[in-house]
Amino acid sequence: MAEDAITDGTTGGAETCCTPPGDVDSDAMATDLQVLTAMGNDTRYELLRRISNADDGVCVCDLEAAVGVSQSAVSQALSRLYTAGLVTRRKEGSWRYYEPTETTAALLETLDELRGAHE
Amino acid sequence: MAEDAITDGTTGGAETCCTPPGDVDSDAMATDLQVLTAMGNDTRYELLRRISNADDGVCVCDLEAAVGVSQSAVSQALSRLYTAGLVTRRKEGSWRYYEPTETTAALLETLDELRGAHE
DNA sequence: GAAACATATTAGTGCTCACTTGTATAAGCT
DNA sequence: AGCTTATACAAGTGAGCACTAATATGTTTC
Repeated sequence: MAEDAITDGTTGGAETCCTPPGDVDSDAMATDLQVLTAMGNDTRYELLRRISNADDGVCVCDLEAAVGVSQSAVSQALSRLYTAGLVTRRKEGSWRYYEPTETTAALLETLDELRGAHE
Repeated sequence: MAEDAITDGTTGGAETCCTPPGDVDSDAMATDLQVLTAMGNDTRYELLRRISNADDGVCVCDLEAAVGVSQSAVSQALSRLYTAGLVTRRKEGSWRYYEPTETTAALLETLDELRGAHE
């Protein structure tokens, strides 16, 4: 069922209003959606911003106080960000430090540019 | 292009495990979240991709068949994308043509680059 | 080993959201 | 005028999600 639009496109006489669009790469879609849905949430977005603003990696204990949800919620949010490839985490003693990945940096920068330079 | 980087009002004598992060610009956060949540959905993402792939603007009638949800759902999705500033729409006769905005183009391009860049 | 701290995991729950169905508006066609 | 097509809007509903609370795991210090 890869090829479509063969059935009645030419002979049926049904005039289409515009060019039918091509398919979407489903692998890319899955990857992008994981990133977008991970970022597209108040708590996780703010965590990402705070992690990105700090130069040296942020631990959960600080983030917890900042975003106003429970420790458990912060942990879950960070876990999700990690799974989506938006943060790295390193363990140091009993603390865990989170740092932004290139994906996070690039997307936040793009968003910043778009906000700053609207036409 | 230095960021605002509001200094937090932490009155600290307490020892923390790392540097406390600064605050997040809530205006920027609201704007970015509207964009991210609008893109972060299967149907809307695919609509955006299809709209972006077409050179000349796409009308709802074609999109409807492509994404596999009802006409009403497509209309609602496009409305949301429009509200979020991700597409423009122009009316031509009884059809409506949607085209990507700069925001959409920039974000999809960033996502493409990120996917292609790492191993 | 026990207690205190730091983070993760599990279970349960209210709320949001994306969909479907039905209806409304508006433009072409006969 | 009616009929058909193209899109939008409104109401209702099921599923997923983000939270809290409780518990578990791991680390440091006594």
